[in-house]
Amino acid sequence: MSQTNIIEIARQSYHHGDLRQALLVAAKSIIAEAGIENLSLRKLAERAGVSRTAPYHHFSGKNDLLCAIAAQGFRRRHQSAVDTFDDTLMTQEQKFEEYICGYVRFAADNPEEYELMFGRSIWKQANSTQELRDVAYPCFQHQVEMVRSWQEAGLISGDNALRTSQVIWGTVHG
Amino acid sequence: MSQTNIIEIARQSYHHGDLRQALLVAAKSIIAEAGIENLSLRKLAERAGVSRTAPYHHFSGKNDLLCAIAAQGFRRRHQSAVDTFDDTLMTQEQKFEEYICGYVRFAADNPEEYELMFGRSIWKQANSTQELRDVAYPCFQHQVEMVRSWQEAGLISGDNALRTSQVIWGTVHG
DNA sequence: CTGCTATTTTGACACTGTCAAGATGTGTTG
DNA sequence: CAACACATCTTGACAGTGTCAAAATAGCAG
Repeated sequence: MSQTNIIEIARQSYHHGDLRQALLVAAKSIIAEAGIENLSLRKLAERAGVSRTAPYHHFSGKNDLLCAIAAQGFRRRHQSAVDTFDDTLMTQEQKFEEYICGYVRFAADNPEEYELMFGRSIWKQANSTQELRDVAYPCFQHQVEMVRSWQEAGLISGDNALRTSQVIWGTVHG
Repeated sequence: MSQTNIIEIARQSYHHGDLRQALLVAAKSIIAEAGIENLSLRKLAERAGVSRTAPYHHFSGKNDLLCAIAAQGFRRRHQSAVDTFDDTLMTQEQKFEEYICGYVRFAADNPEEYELMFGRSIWKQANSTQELRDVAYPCFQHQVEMVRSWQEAGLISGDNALRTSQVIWGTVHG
């Protein structure tokens, strides 16, 4: 049983080891296979090898779980953007291309996770977790910075960096 | 009871009159109030004054219902676009502005219905009904036509109408 | 070892979508 | 007008869902 493997590997310190992480991994796997709307906490718990309500001691609810997954995605995305931005070996143009391509690649490779991050479900109402907002906001903030830098390099036109960022944002998502 | 009113008004020919239409109206009302994810067939049936499974004789399932609502939205949107396009009193520029504004206005006034029409839930997999596709496709087709016409009028740049349509589409949705 | 706390499980509840079978009204045919 | 066929609606049922409360368990501090 592959489930048992996961448990065994992680079972080192506490009851399960790090259930929270295991749940996030399993959840992303389910999402990638079956889509967001086919992710249920019960099937997730089953796959992680724990009982139905175990996840509730690591996430306050389903929404919280989804927010955590999205936050992880934003962190990864942000890290990758920062890396290429700070790369001293690339030209501004290469960075720009890499940034856009990275975005598209991510969306193409993980369509479901992508939809989760930018879909309405997580963001509407009071659904968004504080953590998610704390992670996602700098992500966009950093993009604005990069756009401004590209504008100064004359790579793209426009004088309002924020506005341009929004347009790029919208265009990429469309 | 307002429910009773609806029933009475519609109860003319058959058991309910035109339940299908009543359901669509009630569903849109619920969606506008509480969002798509808070629409349940049961609450919908209750609001329409019928039993839980009555809708199943007019829609094959929840997905079918959502598709029907979206199709209605596309029809309305398409009609409105055709009207302004065929209006002989407007300049091309006015038509363009009216088209874009109409879009934005619609999205701002009915955010939930808008999300339903352009969200993933209806379109992914084999979820989309034949009817929905038959309605939505001409809707986009017509937009391409209009874009081509605007390009010929020199109102917007670009030579590939379809490609430009897609960009506008994406930008508006972003 | 004893007790405390973090973690997990069992049981339960309300809610959902959907199907099968029965009841009821409506139009048509003899 | 009566009887039938059919569309329509209701009742009952089932599997799944998210979530809470209470009980059980495992790990660690004393």
